[in-house]
Amino acid sequence: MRTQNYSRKRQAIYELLLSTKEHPSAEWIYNSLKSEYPDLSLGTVYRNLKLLEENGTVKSVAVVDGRERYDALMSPHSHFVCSKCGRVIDVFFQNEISNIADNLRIDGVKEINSFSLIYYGICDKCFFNT
Amino acid sequence: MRTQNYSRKRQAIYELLLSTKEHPSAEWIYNSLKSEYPDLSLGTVYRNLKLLEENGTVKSVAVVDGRERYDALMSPHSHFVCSKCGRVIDVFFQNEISNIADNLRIDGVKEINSFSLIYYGICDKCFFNT
DNA sequence: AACAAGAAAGATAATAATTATTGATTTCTT
DNA sequence: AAGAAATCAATAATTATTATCTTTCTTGTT
Repeated sequence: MRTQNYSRKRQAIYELLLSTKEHPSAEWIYNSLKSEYPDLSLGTVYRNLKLLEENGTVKSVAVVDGRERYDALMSPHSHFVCSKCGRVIDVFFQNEISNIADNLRIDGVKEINSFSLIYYGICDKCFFNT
Repeated sequence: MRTQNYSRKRQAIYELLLSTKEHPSAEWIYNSLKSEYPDLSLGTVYRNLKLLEENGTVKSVAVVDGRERYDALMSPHSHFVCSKCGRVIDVFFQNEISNIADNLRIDGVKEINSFSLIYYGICDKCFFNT
């Protein structure tokens, strides 16, 4: 039985994810932690994000411009993605959809375990910065 | 002023997409058409999928295992993705969610133009093939 | 039917995000 | 403190997708 050892870098990655609403990409995390952990490598960020995701500690909530975006907020919620700047914003309105999903019967589908709802549009900042 | 010329390959790609419920990837399309069009190249498939998507003729409906999956069925609907085999299945139940999206106000969001709802779970085939 | 201009094609090289590998270092267990 | 196990950084490898470049089609016009 393999346990997971403690890792200072992993904790830093997780705490950064917890503390921000940026829904950052691996590279954003890497750049943000680089000053405090100069010997951090991008591979470590990728590896630990994957680990944390498998753990169920964090979630990949969207792929924006080909980059996976992560969130440590695990309470069920959706996301808005700005089509211009790629910003990801939390949307705390999902109960209705959860109810729908729970009662949904789809031909060819045995069970629904989760769903991902992403709204697309224009955020305030992009709208006023034309 | 640039017009779009007729292209036999592009038509074949589009018709294949129209005729199938596979929600295929670029490579699937490439392999499917290879026998009828031996000189087809993968780049052409990618190029035309992008063109058709910009046209509004087809849509990318999901990314499964890192591969973009396309659909020529443009009526508003959602999709189910099997977490085991990656199969993509149409879900024709979206009116309620559309209504919700239309009346949603999100802090920091100016306008919502579209949304993508993807259900995840296990399909019939994978469930019975354990 | 031939022609010319622009679009599309195939082939190949190039990108870019992510994953795997490896040898050195850190953390855990005892 | 010592051996075992996990992590780390650096680097190489993968993989999906995009760009480039030359040739081949399409199409409107003589």
